[in-house]
Amino acid sequence: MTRKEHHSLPGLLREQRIKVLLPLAVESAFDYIAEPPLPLPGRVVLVPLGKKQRVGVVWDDDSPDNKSGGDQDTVDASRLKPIADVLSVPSMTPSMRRFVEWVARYTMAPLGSVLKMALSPQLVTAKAPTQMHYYPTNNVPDRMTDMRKAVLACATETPGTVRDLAVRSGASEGVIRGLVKAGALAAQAIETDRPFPEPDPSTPGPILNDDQANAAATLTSAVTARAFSPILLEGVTGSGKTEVYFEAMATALTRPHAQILVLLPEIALTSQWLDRFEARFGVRPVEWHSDLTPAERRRAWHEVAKGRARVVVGARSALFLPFADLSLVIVDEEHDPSFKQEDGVLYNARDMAVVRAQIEGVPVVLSTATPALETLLNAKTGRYKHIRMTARHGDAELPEIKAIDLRLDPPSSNDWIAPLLADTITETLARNEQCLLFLNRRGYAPLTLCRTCGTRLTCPHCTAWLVEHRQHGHVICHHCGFNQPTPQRCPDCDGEKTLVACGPGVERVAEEVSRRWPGARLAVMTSDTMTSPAKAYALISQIESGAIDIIVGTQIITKGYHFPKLTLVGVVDADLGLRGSDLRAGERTWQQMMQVAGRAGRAEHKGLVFLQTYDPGHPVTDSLIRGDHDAFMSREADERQQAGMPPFGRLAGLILSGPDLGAVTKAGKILAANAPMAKGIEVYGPAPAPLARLRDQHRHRLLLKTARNMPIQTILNDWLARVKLPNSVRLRVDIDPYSFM
DNA sequence: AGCACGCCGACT
DNA sequence: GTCGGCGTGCTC
Repeated sequence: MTRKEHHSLPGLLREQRIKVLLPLAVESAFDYIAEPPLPLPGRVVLVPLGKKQRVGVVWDDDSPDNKSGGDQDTVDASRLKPIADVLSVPSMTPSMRRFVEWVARYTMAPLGSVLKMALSPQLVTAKAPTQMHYYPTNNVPDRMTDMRKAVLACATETPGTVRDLAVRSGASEGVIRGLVKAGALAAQAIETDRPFPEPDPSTPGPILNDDQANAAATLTSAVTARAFSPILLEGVTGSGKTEVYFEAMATALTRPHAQILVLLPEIALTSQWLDRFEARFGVRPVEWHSDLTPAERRRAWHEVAKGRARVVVGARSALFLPFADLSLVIVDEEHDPSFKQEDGVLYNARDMAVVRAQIEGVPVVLSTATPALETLLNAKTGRYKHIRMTARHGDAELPEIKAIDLRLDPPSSNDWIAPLLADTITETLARNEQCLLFLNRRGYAPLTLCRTCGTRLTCPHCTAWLVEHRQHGHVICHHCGFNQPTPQRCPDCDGEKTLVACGPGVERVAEEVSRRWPGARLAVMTSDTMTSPAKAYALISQIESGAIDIIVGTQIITKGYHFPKLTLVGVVDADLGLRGSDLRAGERTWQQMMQVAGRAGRAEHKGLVFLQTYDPGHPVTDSLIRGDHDAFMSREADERQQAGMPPFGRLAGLILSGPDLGAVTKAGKILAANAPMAKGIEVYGPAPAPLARLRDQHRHRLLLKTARNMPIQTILNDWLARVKLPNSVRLRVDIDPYSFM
């Protein structure tokens, strides 16, 4: 006997199947039943799932170009549950749904996991703050006065709050409360999301030079055309890229309701950028980042969805905001590796921003002084329009870059600053100008070892050294966060005072600075000293005001800051980023050096940059010194092309991890044994990852490389469908990997 | 993401 | 003999 009839009486209720995608790690939408009028695709609904209710989005039928595997078997009707509610929040737009599908397919993440980035249940369900508005009930109060009449007249015209009605009618608030008590006015809760102030596009911008004016014209005409149009805006530091894209934003804003998304690298969302925006548009933009309070988040999300937030600036995750009328996307510092999300859904926000712009049919501007090789190739092949600005503001010259060969001119023992750099620092300080010492290494020393027994302090959970941070008196694992007070004795041989710090970190360089220039005012800028926007702001203001003479910092200083009095930069270890076998080591180092160099020098005084290196002949260092930037990139491109590496080929990383080394090794062998074999496909590994153990998980890696025109996701799907891995082993797929750790 | 089901250690 | 550890796998 079937129990199907139990559910529906066809013809009477006419329930129908609808698809609902839930923000969970599920591959596809679930089926529910709903009664007419059916909620349309995009509507946000509440549905029962197991014992609880969850929010989800009514999804379109799975597109016909569905994945292979044919798991089209529909869920039996008897298992379907009815939806619980249709929520009154803005629907997810068709382009947003297509975007979610596109990202899921590209990154090979579960569809629901991608939805989760676009629709957090807290955002949807959280209640807007409400205000009580009062309207007339038509109950005539027993006693009527002129004041009461005036209030009722106002309330009839437009209901309002007690205060509001009092102001408009001239009555005291007491009169209004009296009317409420008498039943002549009734209250209604009105959601009061204060709209964000509107940016004013009519304020004229600064006068643009020819380069800038041409660039701005190209951008604004793309905005006016209102069609997909990817544009690389390349301009040396100080060439005024921001002002140029502000012009495009101003044009976009002249159309009512048009919205703009600006993506910045994580830590570049600085007060300096916000100040510039405010100076131009009169108000702050809407910010979207991880340290908004829940109330701020809710307000921003809903205002974006209603189309009332006009300009949103944020890091990666702003890409998934529910814009009602997106009309322009800006990706600033497009080369920045922090656009690549390295946990959860692995995606590159810069690339996905281009995809989103394409789906929305709007222009996207990729702005940078140092374009990524992939972006340059896209420009070269004509996929992206390419604008170049070469002139620096007010005739300021680019700084001169020189190498200090540490083999010929080494610092004295226990120092890290070579004599030439030290002398130049002294001269710079004498001129009352600022110096920056750049070392991309947090803490005091990267390695601590026992000089008696040779033991190194290592993380108990990772294959990594513990880094001493004297600031806190701790040793810290930079990979898992493990930390403990700096040991006073060797943990192995128990020797006292035998532990020695090896190599420099910023703290150690800072120590040297205060020892050698005791009068100089010093600031250390790292993620450890800039733990909040307020602290960052305080440090930056000090530097801007000239209250600091020497800055020692990690890469945090390369992002979006601008210090007018800075004329000397010393890169303590220019070879640091070139060690290891990272695909982009050269490119990244080159970009980083260019960004650091860009901090130095203004109109009054040309900047000077010293690169301390043991290998001045290295192509990266050499091209920096010779100022031959195009040559470096074309050489890099040639090498990548020879090797079939991105952007001339595709890569996917496969990371196996698990607590049992044997199982992880075995999983690697299984994968390798089943690896795809065809022309244009290469598989490397398995091999232990450079970080062979992380948080007690053993990790092995494989790398799949295919020709550029091959569908790497399909190849991976076929491959992974052939294998059954030990179930204690987790496999993560990283399309277009940036990190090879 | 929850939440249940399920198979191995110290307890009333 | 049970209570409970969190590993595996559904949830329409």
